[in-house]
Amino acid sequence: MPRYHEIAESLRTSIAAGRYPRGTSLPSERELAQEFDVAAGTVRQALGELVGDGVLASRRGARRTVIGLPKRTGTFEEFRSFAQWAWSNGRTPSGEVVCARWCPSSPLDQEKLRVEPGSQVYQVLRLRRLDERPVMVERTHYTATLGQHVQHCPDDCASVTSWLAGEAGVLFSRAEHQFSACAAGTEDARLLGTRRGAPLLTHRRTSFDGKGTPLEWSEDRYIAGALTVMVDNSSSSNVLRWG
Amino acid sequence: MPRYHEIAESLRTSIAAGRYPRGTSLPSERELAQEFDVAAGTVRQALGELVGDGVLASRRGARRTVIGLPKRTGTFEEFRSFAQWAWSNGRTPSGEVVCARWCPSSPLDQEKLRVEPGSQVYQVLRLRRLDERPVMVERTHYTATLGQHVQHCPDDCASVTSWLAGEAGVLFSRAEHQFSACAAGTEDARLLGTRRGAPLLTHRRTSFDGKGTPLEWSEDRYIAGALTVMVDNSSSSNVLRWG
DNA sequence: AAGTGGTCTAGACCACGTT
DNA sequence: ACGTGGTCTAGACCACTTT
Repeated sequence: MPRYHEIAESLRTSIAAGRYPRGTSLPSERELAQEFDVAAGTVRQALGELVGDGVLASRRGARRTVIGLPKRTGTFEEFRSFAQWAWSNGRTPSGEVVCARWCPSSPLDQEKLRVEPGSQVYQVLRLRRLDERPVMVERTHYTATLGQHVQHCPDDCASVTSWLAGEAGVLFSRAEHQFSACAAGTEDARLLGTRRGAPLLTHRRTSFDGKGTPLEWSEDRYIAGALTVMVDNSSSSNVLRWG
Repeated sequence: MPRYHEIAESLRTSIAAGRYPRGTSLPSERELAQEFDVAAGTVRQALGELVGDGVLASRRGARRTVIGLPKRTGTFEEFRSFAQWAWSNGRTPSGEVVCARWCPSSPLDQEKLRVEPGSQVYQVLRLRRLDERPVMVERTHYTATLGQHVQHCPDDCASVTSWLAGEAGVLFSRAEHQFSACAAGTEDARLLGTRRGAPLLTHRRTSFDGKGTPLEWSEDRYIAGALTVMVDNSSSSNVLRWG
């Protein structure tokens, strides 16, 4: 564990303990460097981490200001995978495949997955539950390569992500997300147990591997209130959480 | 403009021009330092900026990989202010105050704005339009100090943010956002011209000054499709845009 | 005027990937 | 074995805030 991270953690603890209350100033870089017995650059890197997490604000010429108690920031996988999000919130995810099939790629598939016209994609419609209650309908389109693996995934698999990692060594490293609202269609309403036209939060998602190649894209529709997307935003940081 | 930012911009341009195609590797830090005639640390800072913006991926031991074409990432103010978002998207924002009044602070106000029980807050209900079309209902609660200024703001003011900056020198520096979905209430439906129960995207927002003091909080309700929140997320970066 | 963070330099050693 | 990025050091000068 790098020294600068230890220092950042130590400062987080001090802030949580009330040594540096919200709104007050931290000691200067030079003072902290003495206190921790490291070079100024190392303290600087620690402070950079805290600024990036939205814990501190930084203005040239003035000491750094304490913004607030450190909040738990979600990991990349918690933000991408329904099951990992649920587990990390102390809920029990489950799911079932409603429908799965191979189709010729649509123009939208070709754009999102960067595949050739005429290639096949594997479409899966899943109903997702939290503690047995239906909360989300997921329509995912996989590239042919990934579909080969996914089609052998058990229908009641709670986490396709974990299954893919274990079975095929597939690791996601980046994702693009879009959030909007829509009205429940007939199929959505039937699966989720809402009336047709009920408000849903839509989550469109494209996931990529380490080299930036798209592996899947999906449209998820959540019952209103089941998912809240949270962003802490300043000119120097964007912290994401969801609950 | 710092040198490291110039270097980052230059690399962005090179990537856009196809000199470093998506999926390929960038030259090493040392090579780039020679090319730009700066110290390695300066190149490092430039590359850090690009990694933070999701343009590059970085793994120890391997050269940095080009993830994708540089995307325009929204500024903090574009993300916080309806008018600035609209303008930066080439749209014309307008707005009108439907109702404004002083009220005793509710428990929710006291929590969000960190004010004492018994203090007053200034509530404003606005209808917001894009190119004359109603798209959003905004219910904002201002602290007493800020309310003193806002109550003199013209009713048809397009950007309260700009007005506050010019008139009272108020600058926002951080904001917390929450997104979810809800059904249009009677008042929402009347103002937005939708049916009651129509799906809306809700945006709850609390804005802070440079010292972390809350200045206002708001609940904005958008017609479905009028606003899309976009997040590009990996373990090393969270890029936000909205359209 | 003094202090602070922002930028930049010029080195060093190490863990890890690539070959 | 070698090259690469990650970490760390020890300085320097400047723009800006605070007093």
